[in-house]
Amino acid sequence: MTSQPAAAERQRDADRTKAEILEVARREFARRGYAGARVDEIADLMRTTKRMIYYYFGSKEQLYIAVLEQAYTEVREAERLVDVEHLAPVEAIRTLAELTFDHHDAHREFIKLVAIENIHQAEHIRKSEVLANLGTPVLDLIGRILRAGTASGDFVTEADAIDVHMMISSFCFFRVANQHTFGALFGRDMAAQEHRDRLRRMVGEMVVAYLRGAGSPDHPPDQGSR
Amino acid sequence: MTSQPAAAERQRDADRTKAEILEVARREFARRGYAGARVDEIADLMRTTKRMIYYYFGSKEQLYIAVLEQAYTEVREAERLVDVEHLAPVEAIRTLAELTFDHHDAHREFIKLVAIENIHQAEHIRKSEVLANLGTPVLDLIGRILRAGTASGDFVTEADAIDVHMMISSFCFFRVANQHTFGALFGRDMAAQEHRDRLRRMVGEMVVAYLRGAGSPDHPPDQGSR
DNA sequence: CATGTTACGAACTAGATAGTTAATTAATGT
DNA sequence: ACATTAATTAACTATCTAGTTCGTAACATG
Repeated sequence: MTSQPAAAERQRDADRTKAEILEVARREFARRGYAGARVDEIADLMRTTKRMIYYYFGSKEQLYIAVLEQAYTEVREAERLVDVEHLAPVEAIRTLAELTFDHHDAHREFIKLVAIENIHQAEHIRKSEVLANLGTPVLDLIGRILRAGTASGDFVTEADAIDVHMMISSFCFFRVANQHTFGALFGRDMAAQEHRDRLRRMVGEMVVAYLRGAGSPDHPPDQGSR
Repeated sequence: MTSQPAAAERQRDADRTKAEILEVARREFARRGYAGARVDEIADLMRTTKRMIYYYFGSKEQLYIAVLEQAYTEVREAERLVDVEHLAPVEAIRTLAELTFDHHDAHREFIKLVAIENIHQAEHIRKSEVLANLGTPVLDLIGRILRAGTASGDFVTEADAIDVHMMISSFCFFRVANQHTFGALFGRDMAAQEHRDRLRRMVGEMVVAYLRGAGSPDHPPDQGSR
């Protein structure tokens, strides 16, 4: 079909045009939300015309879904590179938490898209078949770490993989997604460099502490001195 | 000005109309986002006409800001009722976490508005003078609990009040705000009753565990057996 | 009860916005 | 060289949407 091995200087290049539309559209959707983004605006930010958007994607909604699909798959591929299996349970989960942190830090546009998609009750994600079972790999990993940690005695709290994933994600997500209202209300920019490292350590310590079971009433700390 | 002590059956009632507009507008903005909400739609959902929206609020944006102001202040007033001061540090912070959880659980429309506002980089909140220093009371409370806990030896981790607040909020916020994408990806509805109680306990234990310092590398658990 | 003011409704408008039509030019295969 | 298909452009349209105009009826006040 359209498969010349990248003859870089062609005047007409379906793949390139398509990619450029996706890129600009992603930026615009992330900036303004689904309803707030303008098809005309997206077109004006490229050398292509609006017609091409409809030529390749059919409608604003389908374009938006394509953007979501691309963003999600990109992000999951990045996650796959992580190897924490060789680490001891405590270090494994701490590292995973910190990597998740980095990940959220590095893909802010993606975070915004997720937030936007939640406002729309994930109706577009549900329309996409590509994005159905994209969550499982992380859960498998966490599951293995949890079992290893319980077996070694490092983890005391009986935890569910999904819950732990949620705990880590929530912290990382919130810091990026809610930086603006949080900043406006509490006068602190969580996303700023000066807080980054401390908060990064914090996620790791949080999960580890939780799994070690220091939170439950029947496991008081060892050096208690009341 | 317009101050009859609620003569319930008046045909014209500025306060009532204004209140109704705000109520419907809040629902619509929370549902569809700022750009997605339609002034006409808001009008059609009431017995009042669109004209009244402009009569009382001037513009779509000012209406939206009014909605935000109302939602935020309502929510902060609810928070003020909480009394955890008489509790011991560990129970105080755990209770605060669980109350924050309940609070998020009970005000989902508000959560959505916050999420929406973050997509717009909090530009509307910043335009409002009402919403400037609304965050402080919670921070004071957490600060006191932290100091008490450190003094009593219950808390080992040196933590900042804002960080702790963020940690609690992120968990509670995420569960509600991201329920849809999370559900779509991991097949679990975090907001459902069946997970509610477990996750509620989880926030409490998480904060307590973190503050007890079980997460840092130099504080291994007491019954360690590797 | 006359008069001014406040609250309200119906219909209108200018500009924006998603989506289209139809003609045109570049690449490709034969 | 030529016909076919894929990629692209420019101009157009129907509809939607925030915001307005203007008239009117209820209420308060002297």
